[in-house]
Amino acid sequence: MNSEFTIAVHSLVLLAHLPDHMATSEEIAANVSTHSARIRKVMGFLRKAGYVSTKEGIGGGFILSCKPEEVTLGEIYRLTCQGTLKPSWCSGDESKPCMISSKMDRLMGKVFCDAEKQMENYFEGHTIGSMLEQIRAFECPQSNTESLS
Amino acid sequence: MNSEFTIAVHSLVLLAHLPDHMATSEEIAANVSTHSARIRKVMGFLRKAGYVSTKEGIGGGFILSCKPEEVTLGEIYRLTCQGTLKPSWCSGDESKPCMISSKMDRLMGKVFCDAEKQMENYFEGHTIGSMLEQIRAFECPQSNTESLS
DNA sequence: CAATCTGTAACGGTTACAATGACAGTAAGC
DNA sequence: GCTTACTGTCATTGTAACCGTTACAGATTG
Repeated sequence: MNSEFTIAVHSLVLLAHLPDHMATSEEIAANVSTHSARIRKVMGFLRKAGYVSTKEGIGGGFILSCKPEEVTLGEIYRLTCQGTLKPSWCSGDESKPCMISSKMDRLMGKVFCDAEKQMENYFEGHTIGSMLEQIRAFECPQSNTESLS
Repeated sequence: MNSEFTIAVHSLVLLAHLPDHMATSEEIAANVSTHSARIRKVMGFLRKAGYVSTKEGIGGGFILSCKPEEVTLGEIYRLTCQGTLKPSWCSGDESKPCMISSKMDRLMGKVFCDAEKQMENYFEGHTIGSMLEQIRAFECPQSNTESLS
């Protein structure tokens, strides 16, 4: 799996942690530990799906436009990674006369698709809000500092 | 996910379809559509785990040494891919004072681990035997030919 | 000892992914 | 209206994972 799912979740949790704060792509990138252009790309998906609002120009950035406890990780997974569980590499050869070789790829496609649905089902049980709660529940000696850096 | 899981499943289903037949890595590779050296590598894992027996030298090859209906895809997944669901890329930075940044990677690690377990749980519901049955159940006009090529 | 097979390591090409740079477009403040 | 500070997006480069392939030692048969 590529890491856009992780970046999207991290960014949303961060924004949920900073309500009413316009965070720039630079701020988010520093927090996530990646480049701001990557953040802007992922945030583009989240904007089109209505999870964040963006504002260009001075004082602009990103802000949450949804309720954290209503956004599940399943939605974010589908937005960023759906269909990527199955390897692109294909087993067998449909043109072969052998029953196994000619049908294995179709069968594995079904298996991977169903497995992915199971995983999505697990992700449905978690929300951006519950993720933030879990982070806050970790034992955190220095958690009172609200620095972004 | 890399494709060793797929190769292992395909090879085992093929061997289950050809009971009492010593299949060489060349034969299996032709059926799977890959190189024989890759087959030998994957079969090495399956041999060490006791799913197949191998024989070197003339007349050698691979043969199933388990009951197809007792081998689940979950076992094969753990053997070939366990732990690969989580991207190697890491979000955040443990050394940062920010609660979100410093704890996100640990949290995502747990999320991916649990998601993988869900997927494994799905794979547990399928066996090499049931996979073979599904292939045989496909509508197959030319399925009587038992050619390997 | 010759032929055929596994077991395993190494190398090279290709593809996917991440980091980065660049720049047009947009909005705010002066 | 000009400057500044942002987003949105594309192109390029570096890098790691993956797959195909070659090579060869070891084992077994005849």
